[in-house]
Amino acid sequence: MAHYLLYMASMDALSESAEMMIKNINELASNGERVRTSDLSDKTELKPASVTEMIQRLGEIGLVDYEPYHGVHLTKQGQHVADVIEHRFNILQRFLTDVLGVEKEEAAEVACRMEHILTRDVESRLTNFLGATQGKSSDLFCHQVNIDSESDPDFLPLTNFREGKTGKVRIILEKSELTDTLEKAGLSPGRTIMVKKVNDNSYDVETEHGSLSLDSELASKI
Amino acid sequence: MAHYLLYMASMDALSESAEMMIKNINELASNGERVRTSDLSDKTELKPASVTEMIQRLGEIGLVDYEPYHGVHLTKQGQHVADVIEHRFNILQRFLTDVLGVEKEEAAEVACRMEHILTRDVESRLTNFLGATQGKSSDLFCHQVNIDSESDPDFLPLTNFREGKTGKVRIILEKSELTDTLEKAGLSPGRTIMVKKVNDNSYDVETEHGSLSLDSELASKI
DNA sequence: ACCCTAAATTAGGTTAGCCTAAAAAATCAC
DNA sequence: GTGATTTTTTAGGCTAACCTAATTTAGGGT
Repeated sequence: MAHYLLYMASMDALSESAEMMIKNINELASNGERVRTSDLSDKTELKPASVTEMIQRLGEIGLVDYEPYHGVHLTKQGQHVADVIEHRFNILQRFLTDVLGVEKEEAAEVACRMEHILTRDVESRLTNFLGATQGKSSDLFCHQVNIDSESDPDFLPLTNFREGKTGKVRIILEKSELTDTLEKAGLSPGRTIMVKKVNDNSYDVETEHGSLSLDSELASKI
Repeated sequence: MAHYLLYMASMDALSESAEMMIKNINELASNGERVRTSDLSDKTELKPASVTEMIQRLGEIGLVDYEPYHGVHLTKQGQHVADVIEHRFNILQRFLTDVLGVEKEEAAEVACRMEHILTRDVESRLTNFLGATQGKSSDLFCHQVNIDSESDPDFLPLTNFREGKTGKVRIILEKSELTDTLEKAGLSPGRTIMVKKVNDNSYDVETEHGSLSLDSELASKI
């Protein structure tokens, strides 16, 4: 019966708090020594009493070896959890920074929350995706302009603009050689432009520097 | 003072539970009528008493218009929250299914948890990414190996291994010329290797045939 | 109009995860 | 080795988010 309960306990999905504690124990245990309550308290920004409470619970379900007044270290089981979480964090952060171009700090925060949600399947697919994406592309998306919180209005491709309409360039989805050309003509993120004339297949656009004409394929990416 | 408290309350980040309730209210309110407690109870799989408790709280912070015994509907504020969540869910699910190839049901579950975590910035970048990805790629990733649910043990990049640790090579994510080189050194799928030394940016690895040193970028693919 | 049923709310209980303050144990200084 | 200091734990409290059981309300049938 005791065995059964133990088994059940280890089956339970861990809470985000519990997983975070394990992650932090792992990070502080780099030297192989037992991790002290106060260090965990500092790192997690929890009060020492809360740390004690959590590591006791983790001890009961066999994820850490806890000895009162003498810190903890991860058991084999706990180490496995830590490894999984670390891997999930790494791929999430890598996806966010390398593919989406998110700032490292924000990426870390978001990844740190999402790491507890990823399923095994999604994890492995994402890992694979990152492997496949390596090197190529992934800077296509880095012209990304930071959206200024709340109130972000319409955000449309140039092809949706009518004659006489003006707007700010938010993002250009095109390879770098072209982007350079466009940039010289005053067409880059943050610039204000005005659509002068719309023909069937060309858009005449007035920029801060002058005017130019784009074909519709290109225009749809702006 | 009352105004101040109201402001504070609406500033608070909503809990996952609260956001889920708003989402469900929105989904049940398609016809424009007020949503009844029992319908929410069915949909959320919470007991009616718990639903009442939550919608009262949402009423207090102005996200729903709640009249005891007569259901709720979203306020303008609440509708905005619902819209944001719905959008986040949609892009997450789309990313998971279309880009990663996750099964629709699992994608929905994961997206439903992650929607509460996404920041505005990540949301907009992901939206953009999905827009940019339209049509092309998406078969790049179909070499995908299907992980056989639960019971598959550790499966981690080499970068997650500590000194002295050993493991079996599962998959190498690198172009073929390099893979050949690695293969000659005893590094190929199925082989057992041991990590000898970890420096800042290099991993010394002992294989069945000898030893070699990898840079961290490469190591992360193993 | 009145009762009866179904729906909703209130009352009161539980647990996880935090907290503060008090007590206990370990460690350090000499 | 002993007392002072620091660290850790225990004790006791709080809130969000759930629950069950009891009560209240709304609305339909006659």
